[in-house]
Amino acid sequence: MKETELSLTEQARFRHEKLDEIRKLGFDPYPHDFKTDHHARQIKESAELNEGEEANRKRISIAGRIMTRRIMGKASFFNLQDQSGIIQVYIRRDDVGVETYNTLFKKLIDLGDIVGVSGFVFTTKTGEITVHAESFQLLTKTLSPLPVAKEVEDEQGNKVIYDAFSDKEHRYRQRYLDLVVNPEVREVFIQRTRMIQAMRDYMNNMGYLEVETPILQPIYGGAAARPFETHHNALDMKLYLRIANELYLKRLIIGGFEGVYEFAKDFRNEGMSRFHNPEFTQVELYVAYKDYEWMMSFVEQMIEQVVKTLHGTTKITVGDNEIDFKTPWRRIPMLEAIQEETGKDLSAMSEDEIRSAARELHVPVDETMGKGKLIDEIFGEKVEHKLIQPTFITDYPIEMSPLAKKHRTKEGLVERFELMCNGKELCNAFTELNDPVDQRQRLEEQARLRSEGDDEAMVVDEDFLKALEYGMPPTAGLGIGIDRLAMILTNQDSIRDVLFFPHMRPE
RNA sequence: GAAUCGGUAGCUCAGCUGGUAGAGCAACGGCCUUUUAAGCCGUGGGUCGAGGGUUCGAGCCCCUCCCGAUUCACCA
Repeated sequence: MKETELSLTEQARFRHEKLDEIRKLGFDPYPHDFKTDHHARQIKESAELNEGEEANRKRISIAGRIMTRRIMGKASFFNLQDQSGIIQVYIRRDDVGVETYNTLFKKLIDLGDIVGVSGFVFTTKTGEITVHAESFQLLTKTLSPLPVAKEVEDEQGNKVIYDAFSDKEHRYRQRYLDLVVNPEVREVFIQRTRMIQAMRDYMNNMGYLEVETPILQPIYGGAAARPFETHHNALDMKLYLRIANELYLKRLIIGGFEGVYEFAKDFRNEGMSRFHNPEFTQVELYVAYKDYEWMMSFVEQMIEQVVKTLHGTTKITVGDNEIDFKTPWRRIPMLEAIQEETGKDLSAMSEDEIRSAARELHVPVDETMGKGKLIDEIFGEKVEHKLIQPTFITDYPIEMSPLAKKHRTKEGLVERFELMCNGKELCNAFTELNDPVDQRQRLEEQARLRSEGDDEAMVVDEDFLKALEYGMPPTAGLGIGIDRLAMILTNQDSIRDVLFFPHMRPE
C-alpha cells in the first residue's frame, strides 16, 4: 500500500478500495454527464406525476446525493438530495439488475455518493411520495464521508436532529459540507442573492446604469480606513485594494451619466468581528441633480420594496426585535437625537464644552479629538445601539465628512445621513460636495490630520480634484452595507453567516 | 490587541481528586424475499490541537505556542 493511503482514515481507505472495485466491475465512477428532467421538490408538488396506472406514469430522471439508506434484502429505500430538497427512492433488485443492486448499490455505494435514478413516482403505504427506480447509475464516487446528521421525528412529529454538523470552524472552513448537510444555510444565501437581485431590479427600473470601477487603485479614497497594499510588477508600483468606489463613480457622473451604481467588494485592513470582514460588499449609487433629502426617500422606498419581496410583509423578526420597514421612516438630526437620549444640547457648545459634556456622560474622549469627533463619539456610545427601527440620522459635523456638501442652512454641518437599524449603521449618504475649491481644502485638511498621525484620514487625490474642476452636477450619493443588510433580512447575528467564505486564519 | 470559554473516533459529545481512552450515530462483517429497517447481532476505529515541564504515572496539573467562538478594544 502506498504511503499516502496509510495516512487515510479507515473510512476513506474503504472508499478507495470500493472505487477500485467499481472500476474492476466495469462501472464508471465518474461519468461525464447525466440527463435529469426533474427536481425533488417538483416531484413532491406535481400530483399528476403520481396519478393513473404505474405502467403508464411519466418516466422521470433525477440526480443528487444519497443522504440515508435503508436496505431490506432485495429492496431498499434511500433519500436523494438535490438542490431543491430531498426525495425518497425505492429500488429493487428485480428492477435494476442483480449486479447493480447487490454489488454496486448494496456493497459499493456510500452515503454522500452522487447518483442518478430514472423511474416513476408513487406513494408508499406510509404516505410518502417516492420515486420507484427502474435504473440506477453512480455519477460520482465520494472518497471522504459527509458529516451527515441523523434526523428523527419524535412522537409529537417534531424533527429532532442528532449529531448536527455544528462546529463553526468546520462549517466556515468547509462551507460546501455545511451547505450539503444544513439546508437552512443554503436558504440564507438564496435570500441574500434574492435581496441583491431585488435591489438591482429596483435601480435598473429607475434607469440607473450598473457599472464596474477599479479594485486596484493607485490612490485609495472615498472612506476613512486603512487599505490593503499590493504591488504591480510590470509597472513596479504600489497599488491599493479599494476601500470604496465613491471617487470613481463620481467621475462617471462628471462624464455625463446621471445615475450609476455598483455592487462592490471593498477591502479594509482592520480588525475582524461579527460585524466586520476584511472584504465586504457595498452598493454605491450616485444620482445627478438630487440631494440627500431625495436620497432618503429613495432608499426607504427601495428597502421597503426589497423587504416585501423577500418576506411578503414589511415586518420582520431580527433576534429579539421586531423591525417594521414600512415607510416613511423617522428622520432626526444627529444633535437632536443626542439631546433626546442624553438631555444635552450640543448645538451651541464650544469644543471644550462638548468635551466636558462627553465626560459627564462617561464617554471616553481625549484632548486630540476635535468637535466633530467628540459628537461622533457621544452618538456612537449613547444613541446608535438604541436605534432599532429604521431611522435616518441627518446632518453630521463637517469634520467627519470631507466628501459631503456643507449644509445649506446649518453652520458646521454637512448634508449627510446614515440609516440606523437594529442598532447598527446600514447606509451612509450625502449631498455630494461638488465645489472643487472646497473639496481641495477639505482633502488638504485630511492630509494635515494624516501628517499628525491619523492613518485613517484621507489622502489627496489630485486626479479626482482635477475631474471636479470640469464640473460635477449637484449629486446625491449613497452606500449600503450589503452584508449587514443581509444579516438583518435573514436574521443572522454574525457577518460570517451571510458570507459563503468568511475570512479565516490559515490552518 | 485583551479577557473568557473551547479543541478527545468521520460527526456530536462524555471522561470524577492524575491511575490501562468511552457512548450514540457513521464505518466494517452478518441477519434481512419486494412500499419503511429510523431494526437486530457482532467487529474495528484515537499523535486526546502542537511542543515542553512536573510526576512512578498526564486527556486531566504547570509553561509556551497554534486554531476557533464570544465579549471588549479598533472600525464613518
